[in-house]
Parts: sequence; C-alpha cells; structure tokens
Amino acid sequence: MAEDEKEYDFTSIEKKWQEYWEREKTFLAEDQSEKPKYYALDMFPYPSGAGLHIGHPEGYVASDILARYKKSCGFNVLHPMGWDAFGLPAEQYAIKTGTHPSITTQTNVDNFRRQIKSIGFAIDWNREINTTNPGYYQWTQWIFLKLFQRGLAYVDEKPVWWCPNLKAVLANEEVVEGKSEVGSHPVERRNLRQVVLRITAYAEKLLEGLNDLDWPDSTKRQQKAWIGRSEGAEVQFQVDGSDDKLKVYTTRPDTLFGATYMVVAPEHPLLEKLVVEEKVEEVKSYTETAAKKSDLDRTDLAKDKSGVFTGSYCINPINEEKIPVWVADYVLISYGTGAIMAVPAHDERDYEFAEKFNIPITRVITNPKSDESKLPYSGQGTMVNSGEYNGLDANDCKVKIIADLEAKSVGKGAVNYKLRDWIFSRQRYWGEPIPLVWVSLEDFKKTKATEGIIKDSLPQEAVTSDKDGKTWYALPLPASELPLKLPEVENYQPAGTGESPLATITEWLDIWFDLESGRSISRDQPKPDGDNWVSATRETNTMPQWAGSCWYHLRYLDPTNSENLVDPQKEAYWGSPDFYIGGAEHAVLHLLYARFWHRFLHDEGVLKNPEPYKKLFHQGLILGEDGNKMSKSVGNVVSPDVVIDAYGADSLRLFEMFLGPLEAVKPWSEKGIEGVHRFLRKVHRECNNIDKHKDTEESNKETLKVLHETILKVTEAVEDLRFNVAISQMMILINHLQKAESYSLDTIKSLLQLLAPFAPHLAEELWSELGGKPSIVNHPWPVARKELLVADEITIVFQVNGKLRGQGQFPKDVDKDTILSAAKADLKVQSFLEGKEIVKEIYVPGKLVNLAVKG
RNA sequence: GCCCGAGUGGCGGAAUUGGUAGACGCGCUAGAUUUAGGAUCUAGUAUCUUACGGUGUGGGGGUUCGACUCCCCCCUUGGGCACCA
Repeated sequence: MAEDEKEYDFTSIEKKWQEYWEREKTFLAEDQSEKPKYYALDMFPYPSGAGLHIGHPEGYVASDILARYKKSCGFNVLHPMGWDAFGLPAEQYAIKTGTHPSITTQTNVDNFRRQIKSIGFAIDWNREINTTNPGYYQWTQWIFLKLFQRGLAYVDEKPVWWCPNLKAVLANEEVVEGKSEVGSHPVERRNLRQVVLRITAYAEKLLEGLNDLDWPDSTKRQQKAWIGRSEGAEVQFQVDGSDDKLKVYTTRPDTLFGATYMVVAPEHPLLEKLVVEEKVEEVKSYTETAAKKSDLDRTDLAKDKSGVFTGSYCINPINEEKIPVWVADYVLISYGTGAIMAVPAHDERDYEFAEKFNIPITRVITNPKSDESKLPYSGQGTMVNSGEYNGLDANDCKVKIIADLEAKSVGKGAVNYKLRDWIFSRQRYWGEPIPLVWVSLEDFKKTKATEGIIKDSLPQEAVTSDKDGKTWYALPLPASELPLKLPEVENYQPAGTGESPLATITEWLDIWFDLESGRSISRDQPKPDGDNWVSATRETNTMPQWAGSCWYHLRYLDPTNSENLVDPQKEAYWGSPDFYIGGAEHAVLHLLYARFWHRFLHDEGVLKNPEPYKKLFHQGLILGEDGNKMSKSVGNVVSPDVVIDAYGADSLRLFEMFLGPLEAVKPWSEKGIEGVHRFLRKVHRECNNIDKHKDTEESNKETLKVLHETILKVTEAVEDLRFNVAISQMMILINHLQKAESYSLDTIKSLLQLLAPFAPHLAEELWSELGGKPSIVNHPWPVARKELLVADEITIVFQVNGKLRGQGQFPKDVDKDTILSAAKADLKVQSFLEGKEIVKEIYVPGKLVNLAVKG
C-alpha cells in the first residue's frame, strides 16, 4: 500500500456516522407532511438471549435499502423497530432462576438494540415499541374487549398438551417426540378451559381479501388452504327405526346413489344411540382406543383404516336404500358435521375402507375416456346407476340433486371451512392478562339490570364457563380500567391445576367488582359500600404471543398515544405499510391473525384500511458455510458482531444482499464477504485518488455510458428487490473508473449516491470528503439519461441455423439489407453456407441475423 | 399421497418480452510489485480437441429460423399440507 494512501477505517467511520444520524435526527419520520409517505416494515424480532443472528439483518437491510432509496427519491419515510417481547423463553428462564421476565426482557432488548444500531439502519428510534409495556398492551387488551363485545370471544374446553409429571400445559414447541422437552416426561391431550376467538366468522372475508394483496403466491396459497373453503351439500339421512336424523356434509352430492354406508366420528354425539346392544362393547373399546391416539398417531396410521359397525342403518333420502352406519376415526368430529356418507366407488378413503370390510361398491359415474374397471374414480363424467339422473353430466347432476333435496327438505347446498377458531389463551405468566372477570349468575343478571359501561359492553350472548359444578359469567373490564397489569408473583411455576401462575395470587385474583363502573379492589380489603360491588374472580389465562404482533404496525404510527390505539389522522396519512418483510414461517399464523384483527378493527370503524399488509416479501434463509441450517449444536453460527468487527457493518450489509436473490435460501461464505469488502476498499481508494477527479462535466463517452447504465440498472434492480444485481452493476462501474485515467467528480459522486442505501456509512464519509453536504440521503437520487445508452455503433451477431458464426459493427441506423449482405460476405459465415440453400433469413433489429440453411 | 418452488462452471450466482449462456463475486493458474507475508495490479479460467471444430443450463422427447427461457414425461432437491368427506 502506498504510504500516502488513506486506510479504509470502517470502525471509526461507522461510529462517526451513526452518531451523526442520531444527533441530526436524520431518519425522523414526519407525521404530517407534504411529501408522499413510504412505510417500510420489518417483522419485529423476539429479543432472545442469544442475540441477533445473521438472518435477522437480511430482511432489515432489504427494508433499509428501500427506506433510504425512497428518502432520496423524495418520500417521507417511516422505518421503525420494536420488540415482540412476551413469550416462553423469558418465562422458562424465570422458572429456572427466579429472575422476573421483565428483567430478562430488558437485558435482551438492550442487547438487540445495540446490535441493530451497530448495523446503521435508517430507523426512527423515537417510535420504538415493546409489546410488554403496559402502555402498549393496554391497547392489545382494548382490542380484545372489542372482540368480546361483538361476540367474537367465548370460552370452551379445548384439547391441549398436558404433562402430568410437570403438572403443566405445554406449548407445541415444548413437546419433542411425544415427550416433554424439559425432563422428557410423557404428555397427553387433555381438555382445558380456553378463551377462544371466533376467527371462523371471518373465514369468507379473509379468503376474499387475499385477492387484493401483493403477496408471494405460495403464501396466499397457504392461507387459502388453511381457510380451506369447499362447496357441497348437507344431507339428512333418517336413522332406520328411529326419529333421529344423521346429518352429513359432502362435496359430491352427485354421488349420492353410490353411498353404500355411512361413518360417524368416534366423538359423534349420536353415536351412543346408534349402537345396538350387541355392539356396545366393541364400539366402546374402539372409541376408547381412538381417544387415546394423539394427532401424530392418527396421521402415522393414515393408510390403515379401522372401524366398527354400529348395528344401525340409515335411509338414503334419494333412493330409500338402507345402508349400514359405521364408526371410524378417519372421520373427524371437527370438520363438517362429524359424519359422512361413504361413496367407495368415488373416494379413495371410502374405497379402502369398503375393501377392507367387504362393503358393496357401486359405481355411479363413468368416464368415457378412462378404464371402466378402475376404481375409485374421483373425476368428472356421466351419471349411471342413479335412477332418473342417469346420463346427466356429474356437474349438472350435482346442481339438480341439491335442488331436489331442498325441495324435499332433506338437504341443502352448504359451504364448509377447515379453519378452526383460535385458541387465544395460555396458561402462562408472561403474557397480556385477559381483562375479564367472572361472576355468579345472580350478579350477572344484576349487571344486565344496572345501567353503566359494563352493561353496554356485554356481548349479546353471555360468555359462560363451568367450574366447581357452577356456571360462571364473564364480565369485561371497561377501557378506563386498562391496562390490567401483570401482578408480581413469588413463583413462575404454573399453578399445577392447569391454570397459570396468576391463579395462585389470591390478592390479585379475588376482587370486589363494581358492576356499574368496572372498578375493582382486592378482596383482602373490606367490601366497599354500595349495592353494585360484587364478589368476582379474575380470568387467569394470558394472551398468546400472537396478540401483540397482530396490530404493532399501527402503534408505530402513534407510539405514545394514551387516548387512542392510533390517532385516526395519523392512520389516514401513513395507511398500511408499503413494504413488509419477514420469514416465510409466519405465512399462516401471524399473517392470518393480524389480518383478522385488522379487518375486525376496520369493520368497527377504528381503521380506514381493511388489510394490514398490502405488499409482503419473505427473505430466504441464510445457511451456515457448510450448507446446513445455522445452529448452536452444529457450531456453524455466524454472529453479526464478529463480522462487523472484522469487516464493518457496510460490508455485512452489502454481502447479505450480494449472496443471491433475496428470497433464495443461500449459504454464508467468509471468502465472499472479503470480496465485497474489497469492492468497498476500491471505492474508498478511487474517492481518495483526487488526481483522477476533474471538476468539469463527464466528457468520456464510454464512462458516461457505463455510469448511466449503472444508474438505470441499479434503480430498476432496487425497485424489483434484486439487490445482488444492483451490487454487480456498481462493481462494473468502479472497475471501469479504476481503469480510466480520469473522470468527473460528479461521476464518482453519483456512484456514492447509488451505493448509499447499501453501504451508508462509507457513502456518507466519502460524500462529505468530496465536498458533498451531509446527509447523502437528502440529495435527489440520480436519474439515468437513457439517450446516452444508445451507442453510435452497434454489434450485430451473425448466426447460421441459430449458431454464432460471426459478427460485425454497423452504424446504429443501418438497414437490414446492408447487414444481410455483410453477413453473407463474412468468410466464416460463407464456409457454413457452402453448398447449402438459404431457406429463411431472420433479422432481429439491433441484435442479430440468422440464416436458416438446408442441404 | 397431494400442492407449490428450484436444478446453469470448482463455488455463490447473471442472462425483462424466446435472440451472442456463464455478467459480477469467490476460488484457482501465471506474472508484476514487495526483504517476506499481506495488500494491490495485469493476464487467464465451462468442457472436449494440437488445430479446424464439436459439446454444453438435471435427464428424455417436442414446438421454433433460434430454447436456460415455451409444452409433455421423468429424476433430484427445498418448502407447505396431510384421512377436511
């Protein structure tokens, strides 16, 4: 290295500019502005104890590039950051060490913030949010109360993982291979009281809303499949010799004549009445076995059908035929009506079952094109063995049968969804308390008779729950009593009864509650005067981690508002994020739940927009250098801190984008980051090479062309999120400048502007060294002059039969005939034409000629 | 099993609507500079062939003057769903 050459001292450069941006408030977003807005949103992280890993910055860098680019383009940009900080790990750590989760969370947040700041993002830190702050979760609770008021929350027994040894409910991720993660104890499915949100009421809206979203197709498909809409019919079958009717759902009412048996799920309410006396024992043992099977077992045995004949028969409403009713666990109580008509000829599962148990198989549809003998056949075709419907097309038959069933009042067209209601409660400490209290029937009636905020906030239908042989009634807290804060506890262990640790804190749990105002005090205290004070018990469940992340994109718009979730004017200005980036693992849960809440708040008139995230992108996973997923146990984890120490934040940012397409899964490479680091050093060196800089306008035609090609390509690539291509193009430009004897100062300054979103610290430093006024993002983005990209001379390629045989230079306005004769005159081309006949001459203007020859 | 996505040099990857395959980076080879190393620079680098030329984008077929790109079948691989009636 030459003595006089300045070192690229990234450590001090990056520190300097991070301080500058903070001091000058460069990235503060204005709430009302004449400028158009641009809102770039990242899926906010869970601040784990492990700190940031190399995958986090990938998405953040992408959104940051857009944020900085848009700022240069004149937009009022919002790029915020926050913490999704409720969750299991902090609670587990608390159980182990007794450290309050808020302390653990604070430490982790501080570490995450430090790490994120060290990468130099254009974040407005004044808008930082944390889902565990009472000022935040107050509004999470507020939204819950709205849902409650509209009848979209209820309480029901739902199966959860229960570990008898730990006396605790376990989350799915705490169950590993059928054993508890902690201690490897056996676990079982057990029904426990849960608060449930009626997301199914929004199934249709959530499905339809997908059409308007600019999301990856695969994510839309996943949500669509998750909602699982199907159209068909509900048909009633009379139970033979009884007044009972068995209702089934089918998507193929056209195959009704082919129904040769029926199946009810083991949990079906009618089953007990259906079983004839001599079958009782057999059915009982079968349903008991089925109940013990976990979901996993049932899937493992997917191929092996089992079942028992109940001894009862039903009457097929279309042809009065008597068909047997079976019980089998391949029918699920949770879908449709929990009972099916089985058509073995046209359904694979029914076919398998019928084969195994020797049940007749009747074909009712033929396909003229396929093999008659091959069953089951689930396609379309012409009706046979179907009485008056014979000869009809199956699709027409479907419509006609539904109409006929409706006319006879034994069936109707119906729509079904796979989507289930959302279990919204956790038996945990570290989550938002659910702002409900439970009272007796008597006090509930009294509430309904007492004018006040509580009465006005009740749902039409009372939410009840049975406990200790008594029915309890849910009352909401009024908004004025929010936030309902988490109480301090001695011990973070679950209560042991399947309830959360909150159930053990009697001074918090047991309260006097004012039916009129919703105020409460602990039952430790004497009962206040007044008839409206009643004895009540708080809900002990807390909300799932999803709750806080369902609406956080709104809170960034107005993070400290204590009167409103978000000021309507601010919501109107910022609208929904223009860009949302995060991992594909959230394709259904978070992204569906957030859509549900957002749509609900829109229906309530709280929000202007129905959908939360109009444009969504998933960054691909970054693998370890060995091509495996990064994991502590494999030892291939790369820490951003280490990379920043060795190469600087700019190199880290640049390399994460240079690795490959943003959406692709791609391995990390130590050598690769050296490559982009070398590129930055080259830029640094060229900027310091002031002897090469000229104060005049760029006059070198070739340099002008490369520069404007670069401006054009980088701009297009940034808009299309093809950041790897943008970086390649900047490399081409710097390589060109390096070889040039001299170039205009403006040329290299333009390059710095293009580079600024990617490597902001270095760009700011060199920009100011070259006399530019900071910050570089406040200078308008360069505009490509396309007229410079048209060369005076063009190269035309000569092909014979599509193979490259030569080329020639021509003036840009050359005509076809000149090129054709030049091509034919080319010696090499001639050698391939010899003795052959030209059958076709193709000319692609500006590109090539192709001579098709024969013989 | 079903539904998507992806297969291009030694490696990561380029190649808007079908039109010069391998940009850019890594690695490697040789050279320059240097006491040496590092750093930097120059040249080369798909493959077979001494050359002419041939072959090449997972495999096989097809459409076309022309296919990484479009169509059909298959293989590999990543992801999602999983008895949904």
